[in-house]
Amino acid sequence: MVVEIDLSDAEVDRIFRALADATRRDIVERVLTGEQSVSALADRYDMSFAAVQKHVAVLERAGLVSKQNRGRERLVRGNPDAIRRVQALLDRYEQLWRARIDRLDALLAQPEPPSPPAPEQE
Amino acid sequence: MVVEIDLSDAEVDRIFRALADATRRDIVERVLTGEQSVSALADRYDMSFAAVQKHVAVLERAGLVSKQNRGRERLVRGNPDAIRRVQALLDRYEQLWRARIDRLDALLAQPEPPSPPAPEQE
DNA sequence: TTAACGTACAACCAAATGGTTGTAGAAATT
DNA sequence: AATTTCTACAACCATTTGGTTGTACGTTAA
Repeated sequence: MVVEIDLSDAEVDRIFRALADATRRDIVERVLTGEQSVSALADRYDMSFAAVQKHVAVLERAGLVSKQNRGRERLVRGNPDAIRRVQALLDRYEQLWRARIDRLDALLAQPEPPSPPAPEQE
Repeated sequence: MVVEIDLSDAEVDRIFRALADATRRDIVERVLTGEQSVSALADRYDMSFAAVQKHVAVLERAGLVSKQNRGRERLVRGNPDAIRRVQALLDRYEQLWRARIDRLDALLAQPEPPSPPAPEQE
């Protein structure tokens, strides 16, 4: 599956920063499994409702979750597309790494360095 | 390829936090492509040497890069294994999402809810 | 030997983060 | 109508973050 990556630095900053907190990662897991109200989420953690509310806001600003109004509740649900975009970013790092390995392999396979000094140790 | 994930919350925190900065992500890209000294990296960015040094330290604490001494230089190189571990973490989120979809599909495919709730989904 | 280079680290600072409590309003319940 | 529930948001606080400058020390070059 190909995922378009068109994210600004600031957006990527927000996504990674949002994931850099265990409570927020747990919230993401929960709401990917099924949408939940903010207070239902808050019951799960040993902190104030307002604190959980802030965590949800961080996730929302990062695009990792979205909220939907139902009566007086705000149902929080996960956004799997955002997850896929982060995966695509990390895939890029893997590709860079593999490209490097490929280049080193090519150097080893071709033992004919041009006249200027042969730098065969990296 | 299967990657073992055995990371504490604090470790995952450090990894995501380390990636939540554009300069640090750029450093990771560069050193995955080829190892570089700290001062060679510092030349690339519009900030002090000490600032880049701190960024490298953050990446090192997260296990995303490592340093090797060569004379007076410290060569920074990327750790592709750490990248794979983060990918494995995100794969888990995807799996949760897919499991949810599967459950919803199962509910729709079976329009006969028996009176005492059938616990066939764990 | 002296000078320049690469690094480490401390001290400092402004801004952001992650928590709290308190107040207020809209929706549901009694 | 009165009360409870769910949410929003402001104000505050301690700690962390991301930058700076300055000093010191080992290594390389002149």
